[in-house]
Amino acid sequence: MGDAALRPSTKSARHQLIIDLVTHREVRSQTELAELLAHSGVRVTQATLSRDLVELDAVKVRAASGALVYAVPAEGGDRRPQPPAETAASAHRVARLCAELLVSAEATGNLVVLRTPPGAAQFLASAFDKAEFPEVLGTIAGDDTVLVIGRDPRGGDALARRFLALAESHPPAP
Amino acid sequence: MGDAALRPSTKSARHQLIIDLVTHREVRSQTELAELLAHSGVRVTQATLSRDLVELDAVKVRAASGALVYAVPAEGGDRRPQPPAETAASAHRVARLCAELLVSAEATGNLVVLRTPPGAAQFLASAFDKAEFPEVLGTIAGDDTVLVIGRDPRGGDALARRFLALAESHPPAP
DNA sequence: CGAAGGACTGTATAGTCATGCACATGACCA
DNA sequence: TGGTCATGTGCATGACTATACAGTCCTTCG
Repeated sequence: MGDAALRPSTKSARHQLIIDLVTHREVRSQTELAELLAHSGVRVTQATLSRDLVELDAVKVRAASGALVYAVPAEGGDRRPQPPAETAASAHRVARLCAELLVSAEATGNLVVLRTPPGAAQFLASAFDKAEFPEVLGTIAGDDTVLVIGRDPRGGDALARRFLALAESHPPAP
Repeated sequence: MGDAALRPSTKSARHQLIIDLVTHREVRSQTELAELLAHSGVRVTQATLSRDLVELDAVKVRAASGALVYAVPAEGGDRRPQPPAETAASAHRVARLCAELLVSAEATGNLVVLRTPPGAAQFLASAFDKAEFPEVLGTIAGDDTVLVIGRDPRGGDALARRFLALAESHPPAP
């Protein structure tokens, strides 16, 4: 199919062709783009394409394959949020859960604020409750934050350090 | 200055830190990212970051300078990836949301309890998180209640007043 | 136990991209 | 005419990214 339209050898014609190419195919590199252009009778080097893509405000987005491919600001990649849902684990493995879900720990007074990946706070807090630490009065969880209320008015700092130690005592695993 | 929270050396924690960094700064390369992480006490190689960024679905978008910088797609929502955002915008957003959703604010010690219409607490808390008030350690939301934990052990009252002022600074949204 | 399997990471390297430099062309002007 | 810019390009190379491979450290299972 000889579908190659006649094109002037101008920069803007080349730009338009680049836009066509990246919106219809998954172009992963400038070298690949140069080959596609050559196939349309436009011969330029990778260096020129590097400059062209800057002028076109081109970006690299994730294709379905996971590879970074070029796109121009009319196009977009596919969105795909991935909540870190977890399978069940036995209650006595809080340490392993910490390793997986504990992002940071900070304390004030008798309180410890734990950060987790989005959506994981309830899960982590539930594990804490089941573990029944004697020095913990209770926990409250939001979306990515767990509040641990300590029994000792000044024990927050120690608790925070202990939780971090728990996380580090085990490597993260499913 | 020294606002770095204690972090375990886990992959999840590193991922969260990466997200923080790329959303606040213009990170142009994985090497640069490695240096920023090292500054936070996290030491990994470029190769590991390459893998991390794939898992995070990170993309490279044009910053104002024209350079390609890293960005991660917003969690849950399907917004298009954006260059590092300005927090002024999110502060404005918080004010507008407060006007719409904040029913009452009460404080004890460093804690502030906000009441919202049923079901709105998570939403409001999420906005607070994005606004990143430096004097706020974190937020926890239930169904119609948001708990804001302040950094200053006695700053709860001031925070509560500030939130109420925010709500009144904006008329109820259209 | 010990073997098998999986998750995670560093090393080394191949693949990819950005850019300093040089050169060519054309517009403009004294 | 000749000089000076501005623009556009290729070449060469340094900077950056992805990946094959191997090693470590767990967990699981016979």
